[in-house]
Amino acid sequence: MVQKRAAVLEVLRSSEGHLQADEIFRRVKQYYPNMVLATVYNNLHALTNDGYIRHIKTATGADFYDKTPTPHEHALCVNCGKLIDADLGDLAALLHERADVPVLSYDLILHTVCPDCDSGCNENNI
Amino acid sequence: MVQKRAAVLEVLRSSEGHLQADEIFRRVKQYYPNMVLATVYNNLHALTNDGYIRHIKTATGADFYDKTPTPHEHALCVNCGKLIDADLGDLAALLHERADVPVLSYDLILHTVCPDCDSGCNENNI
DNA sequence: ACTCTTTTTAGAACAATTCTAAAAGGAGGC
DNA sequence: GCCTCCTTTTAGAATTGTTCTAAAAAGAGT
Repeated sequence: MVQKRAAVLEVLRSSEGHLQADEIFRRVKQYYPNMVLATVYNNLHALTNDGYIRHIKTATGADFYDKTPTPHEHALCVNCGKLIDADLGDLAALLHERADVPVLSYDLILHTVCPDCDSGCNENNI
Repeated sequence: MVQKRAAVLEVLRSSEGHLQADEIFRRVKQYYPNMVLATVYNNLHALTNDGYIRHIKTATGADFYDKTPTPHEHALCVNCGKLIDADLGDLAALLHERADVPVLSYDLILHTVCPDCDSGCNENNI
């Protein structure tokens, strides 16, 4: 494992777990100031391919990277834009079972109000 | 309802049901050659707001518009890129029930091989 | 040291969508 | 028939996150 790839992985692992490429870039840049965004993308793709992390595409075009590669669902906070984990049990099995088409995989993003925003919801008039 | 808006809706209604903006543009342009893509987007937004159609965002950035506004799920064919309807029963209820976060709404796209591609799958070495 | 492959860089390119400001169109009142 | 107001349309630029390209740099193995 190459230095900068390791740095990208380390930044992600030491984070809350769901970062966007530009945020990872910002953080890795503190250790490697001459780092470039393309390198972050290169390494994120490589790490995703190798199964170290997971790439979560959202419909808004702002993709997230997840330090936890094992399958689980996600929810996007409509207030703060943060991506959090969501527990839906073994949804994959259920989708396979119920769907009237073969399910190779799926993209699911719930829209929610995260606990942080919910507790402070008066501030933002939700 | 204004002429061009009606034309956009009519093109969508007379289609298989899941078109992308540029395809709608191409089709409407046959009747209104001076039509512009921005107008298609304007009208698609208006029609979506008014509940005539549904806007389906995909993670690939290629959004679809659905002539059927009532809730149902979708599957994207990994071979031909077509979006088809998928029946999963009342998934919304299930997600609300199972999720450990409040579910305001959700984006779900299954990945599948559509019947057309499945029947001709040898041609494309799937 | 030499070669081969991988990684990194810099910056351009991309693609779908959105924005902006101006022009055109249409409806209703007078 | 004209005026005013509001909506729709146009043209084209801007946006945004991501991907591509070609060249430079770095590493590994011999």
